[in-house]
Amino acid sequence: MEDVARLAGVSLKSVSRVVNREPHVSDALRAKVEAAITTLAFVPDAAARSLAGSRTFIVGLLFDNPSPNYTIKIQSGVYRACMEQQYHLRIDSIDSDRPHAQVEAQLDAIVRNSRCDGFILTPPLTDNIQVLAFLERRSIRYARIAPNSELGRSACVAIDDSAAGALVARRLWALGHRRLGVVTGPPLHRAGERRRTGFLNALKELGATLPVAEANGSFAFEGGIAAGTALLAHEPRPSAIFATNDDSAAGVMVACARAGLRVPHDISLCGFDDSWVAKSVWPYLTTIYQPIEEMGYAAASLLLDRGETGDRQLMLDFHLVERDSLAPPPDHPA
Amino acid sequence: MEDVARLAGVSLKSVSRVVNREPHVSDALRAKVEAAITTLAFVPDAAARSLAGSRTFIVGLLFDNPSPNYTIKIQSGVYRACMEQQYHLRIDSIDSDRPHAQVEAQLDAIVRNSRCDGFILTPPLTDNIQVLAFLERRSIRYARIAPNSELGRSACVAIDDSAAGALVARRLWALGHRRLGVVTGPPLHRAGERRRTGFLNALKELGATLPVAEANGSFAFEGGIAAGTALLAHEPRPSAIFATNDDSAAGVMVACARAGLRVPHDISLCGFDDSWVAKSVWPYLTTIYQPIEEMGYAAASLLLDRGETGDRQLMLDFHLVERDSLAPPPDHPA
DNA sequence: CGCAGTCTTGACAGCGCTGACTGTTTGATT
DNA sequence: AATCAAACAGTCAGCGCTGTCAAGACTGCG
Repeated sequence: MEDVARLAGVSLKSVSRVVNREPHVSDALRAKVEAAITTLAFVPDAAARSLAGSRTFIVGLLFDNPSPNYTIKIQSGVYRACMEQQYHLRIDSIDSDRPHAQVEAQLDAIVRNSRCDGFILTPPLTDNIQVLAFLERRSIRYARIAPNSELGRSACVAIDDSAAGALVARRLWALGHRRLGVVTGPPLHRAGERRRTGFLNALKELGATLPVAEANGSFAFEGGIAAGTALLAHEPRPSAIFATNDDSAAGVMVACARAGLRVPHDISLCGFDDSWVAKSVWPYLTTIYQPIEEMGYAAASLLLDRGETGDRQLMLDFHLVERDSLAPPPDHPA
Repeated sequence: MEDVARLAGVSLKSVSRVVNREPHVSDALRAKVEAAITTLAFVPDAAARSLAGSRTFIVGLLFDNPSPNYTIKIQSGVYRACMEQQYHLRIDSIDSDRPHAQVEAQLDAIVRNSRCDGFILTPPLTDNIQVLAFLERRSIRYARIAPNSELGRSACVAIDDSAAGALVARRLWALGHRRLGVVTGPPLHRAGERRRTGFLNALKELGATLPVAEANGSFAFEGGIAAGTALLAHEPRPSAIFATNDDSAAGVMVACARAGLRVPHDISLCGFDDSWVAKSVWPYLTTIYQPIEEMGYAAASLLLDRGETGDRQLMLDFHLVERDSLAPPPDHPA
């Protein structure tokens, strides 16, 4: 930095101001400094910056998610935002199934260790009240991805899971399906819960009379197999199943294959996420696309936005990706 | 740290020595300091440590991998090792398909920015000579995962891909398969190349006469569909296909389904990696298990091992995971 | 024209540690 | 008992920045 200051003929502090985009810097000075920075290919030292200043230039991504596909997409979005803002990314995984004291201890260790400027929470951490309270007690900024409740409590990014569930319901209904099944996610995963209730409520509005069969798939492939098997044994057997994430939908597909049922001829299946799995099964899975990578990006941007125009909420778009796993029910051809 | 020193009644430097496990510290002093550290829940400040010292306590994970499953497993292994050694993990992705000048520019930015103590390279970066040369020029430590050549050049972790390929060949041969096909990976992915040659050579030794059909699957699901389709059109049609990674094997499975061929009744299929996909297809994929998470862990451990007993090579075990995608050929029942 | 207020720049201490060095004790050896 | 090396403990500068404060250069206004 000294070299830059010398070359530009200004003080160290002025270089610092330019680097940090502080106000009250004349255009002439800024230009000089920026030129010097470019010719010397100067990169500020992160360690010194965080030691001297109040920021650490690190954002932490906290996750506790069973799905690697989801995780990696979020991660890449967050990473992209961090790079743009010259921040670094630290990743930690939390096992929030344990008693809260343990979770808090782990959180405490992470916070003390990494001194992140802020954290990004992914589901199901997003709705863990105790985690939120912990962070707030320490007045640590955080942004949440896909929260279910208290949207105003922090910056957060989400899609309208309930509306998406309803969309699936309407589509299935329009195809003629009347006997429906749902594969739910982990009980603590509130976004999954919203998908389910959105689906159920829409069905009710549509005038559905038969009760909807439900089984827990834990958002995992193996769980999906079990849930699918259970649903197929249900009387009357559903003619269409909505799995609230793709991983479990893939499991349901296996259950169907085992039961000798062809998708979509004998049974229709709709997933959620449009993750990589949706196109690694045959037939390709019709599913709800949610912009996961974008959500990561948006969450990090919100977190890092120094503008601080109050904590903001972002609703991102979703849509139904029609592929090959939906058809009219066999007993009710279109 | 000052508080710790005061409480223990020693100098700052002594605390530093204990924290860094430096030699020449008496047991009594160490005990006192450790007690003080515990009661005060002292955590050294990473920024100050790296500013003052020569280490940054950060290891960088560089990847350029099409497979999220692979990536996330490596990452979690590396992460585990880092935690154990009180290191932090930084992740960067590199697009090594671009001209080398660009790759080098990106690398340079990463190196300058993060000042990592060392890097872990995953395939195909592992065998990118120019990347290795770059790192060496800067005398930056690195460890490689699954390198194909110059094993002695750095610390590295691998499995014997060639032997694994041979294992698949022998298994398929033993089942009675004589018309074989291979789905290859990206040409630059040398580990994939070894799997292929190991497979081919073993077949030759076994006395195979028919040429083996080959098609490139780019280690991706879509690529696997294309490669599978090509292979199935081949005359004579293979009775067994070896896909050199699971993602492309899943693609081949789709190609089979489209062609109306049942796995394993009509055609056998073997994957490689035992990734998450292997159990998200139906039937479950028989595949080679490679300890990916372990490889990440081992690579990081090697990198961080201050013991410096010379650069070391680690060969990890692999084995065939028999699931449901292998059977004797239809025209040659067991 | 003078004065308060604002914008722009610089001087300097110090963030929390470690590396290099100095001093002091211990134990082994002659 | 004298000598010396090895083991142990401490002092202090300074890593590369940023926050604080203050000074100088303007501006507008009565």
